[in-house]
Amino acid sequence: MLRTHTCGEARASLAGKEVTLAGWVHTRRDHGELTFIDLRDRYGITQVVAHAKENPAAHKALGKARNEWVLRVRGTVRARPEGTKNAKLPTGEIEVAASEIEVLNESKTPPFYVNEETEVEETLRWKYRYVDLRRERSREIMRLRHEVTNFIRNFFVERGFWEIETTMMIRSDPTGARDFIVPSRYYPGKFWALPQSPQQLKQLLMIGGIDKYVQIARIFRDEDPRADRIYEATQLDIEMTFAEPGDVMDVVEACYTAVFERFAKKPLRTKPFPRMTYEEAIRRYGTDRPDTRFAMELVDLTDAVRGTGFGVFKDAIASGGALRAVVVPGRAAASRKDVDTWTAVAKTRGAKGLVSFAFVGAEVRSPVAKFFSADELARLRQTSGATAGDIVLVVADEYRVASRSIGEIRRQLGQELGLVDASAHHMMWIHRFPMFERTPEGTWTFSHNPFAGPLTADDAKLLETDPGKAISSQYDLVVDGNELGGGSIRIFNRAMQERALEVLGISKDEAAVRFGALLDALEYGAPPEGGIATGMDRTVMILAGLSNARETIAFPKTQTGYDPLLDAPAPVDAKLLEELGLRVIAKPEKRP
RNA sequence: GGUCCCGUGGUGCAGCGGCCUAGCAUACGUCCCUGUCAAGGACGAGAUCGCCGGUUCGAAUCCGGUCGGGACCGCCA
Repeated sequence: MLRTHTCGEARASLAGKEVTLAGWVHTRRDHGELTFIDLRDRYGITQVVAHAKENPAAHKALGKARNEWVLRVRGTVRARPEGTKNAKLPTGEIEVAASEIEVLNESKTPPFYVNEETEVEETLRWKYRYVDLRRERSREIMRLRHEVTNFIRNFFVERGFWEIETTMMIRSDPTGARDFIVPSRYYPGKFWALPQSPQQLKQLLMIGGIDKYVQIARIFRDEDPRADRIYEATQLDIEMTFAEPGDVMDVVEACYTAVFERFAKKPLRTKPFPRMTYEEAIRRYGTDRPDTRFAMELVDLTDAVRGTGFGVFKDAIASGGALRAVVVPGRAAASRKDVDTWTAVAKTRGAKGLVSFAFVGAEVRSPVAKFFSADELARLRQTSGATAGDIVLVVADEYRVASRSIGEIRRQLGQELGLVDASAHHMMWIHRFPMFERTPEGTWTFSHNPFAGPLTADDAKLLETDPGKAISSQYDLVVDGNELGGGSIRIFNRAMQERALEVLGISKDEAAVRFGALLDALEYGAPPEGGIATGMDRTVMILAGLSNARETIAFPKTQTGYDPLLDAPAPVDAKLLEELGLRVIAKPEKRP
């Protein structure tokens, strides 16, 4: 090695020893005849000093050096003179008196500060990510991610899970997200797809008798990225043979409890994780990933105003819908604009509108107050639990639409009004999901994935008779209102799998083409098995208290998938296209 | 596909019809300086305000378009 020690390990105990350090110039303080530099590497910062009279050559070299130059420094560790120690640095007791400076490399002036925590525009950071990674904040996120990943991998390996890498080039399937595809040279016009998850492969591993599998797997989804969603994500993927839902939940809960207790900045307030049914989550919070760090639970006003003459409510109730509401404390004075904003939020979740009732003293203020009797208004107030100064927001619609709309308003207001207890993490399980949900078009879609099995034998029977009532074995892991992941016990019987796909509108013949390998495998002694996948990017993001998953990966892309560092995507050589049997018909986007 | 926000020396911000010959901090360059640690001091260089067009006597500032970035909706089994 070009060094004997790192820049983070020199201590008073090394005083008098000669050391050689290598690193980057973090800052330089030039006093004329006396020059200091802070030399930085991954491990820390060490002050290097040179005096013109004691060591003219080293002093001259330090005077010439600039930020981010790469230096190799030979010198003697010595205690700093009394009164000049720096309590802010772990190495602040000592300094290295340089005897020899070797410039390993110079650096242009960096495009942004390495030694300051200023916000810098992301595109610039990603373009110069190799400079950005030298910044303490970025480095510590990388360290956290490394440690969390390593911890989780060891956790499962120690419990008998085998880490197995699955292929990254699989068969494309129109179910789910848009695939990233890879053209094939031997089969022109045919493509592999990058996996959206190793779901079918891990099931095949279980059928193969692997018993317990774990993989920190890359997954790819070509859908518009968001703050917490990236193109190429990493998931913790596990699968266990002969497992029941509780077995998977127990081992994952043990893992995540340990991870949060070891790596989170805030205490985990929920131990053991509460297990809440999907039905209860929707009823109390209007979402299947509730943020339980604050109350303000939803209320149901359907019965309170049953029989009302007010058209909107009357029609909703008559068609089997519900009145779902939330009491916003102390916001009776909310402006028309506030209500409009809340209405817009409700509409993003499918509501057709929103009705408000503000309670000012004994008075009720509402744009629709005239449609209600005093009795009805009193019942509405009593049922909601609103007190003077509160405003009640109501959505009347099909039960789930109304619940989700109000739930989203609750979520946003919880943050805006500072109701959220941000001093702790709340982790929980949501389970007993319905196997299928109605699409707006009236057909069925699956709530987890098409391979999730029914929870009980009775639910299996419902698959044949009344699929909408069948409860799935699915369980979702939720933290602070974020979905971290989900899993299920899988269907392990061909006929049942075919039936489940049929409910989704996929015929036997079509299923045989799209899921042939899995369906065939189910006929060769497939065992009951199940597992889970959780998002590693989101896990690290939450542990680090970040609002953006791009920060957690080494080389991020922009919202349009552009990679400013590698300038990708990029055109490919015409010869390669020819070999692959491809012709480009779209004009490539021009980039500056 | 849609909605909203942003784009001003290297970086981060201010300026939002004339007072801008574009301000501040920091970085950068030269010089001074023996104990600093965000060192200090002096001097200096550096931007036609993302781009195109329009309104106006006059545009960084107003309007339209466009490009780029971000947040969100759709989408994400």
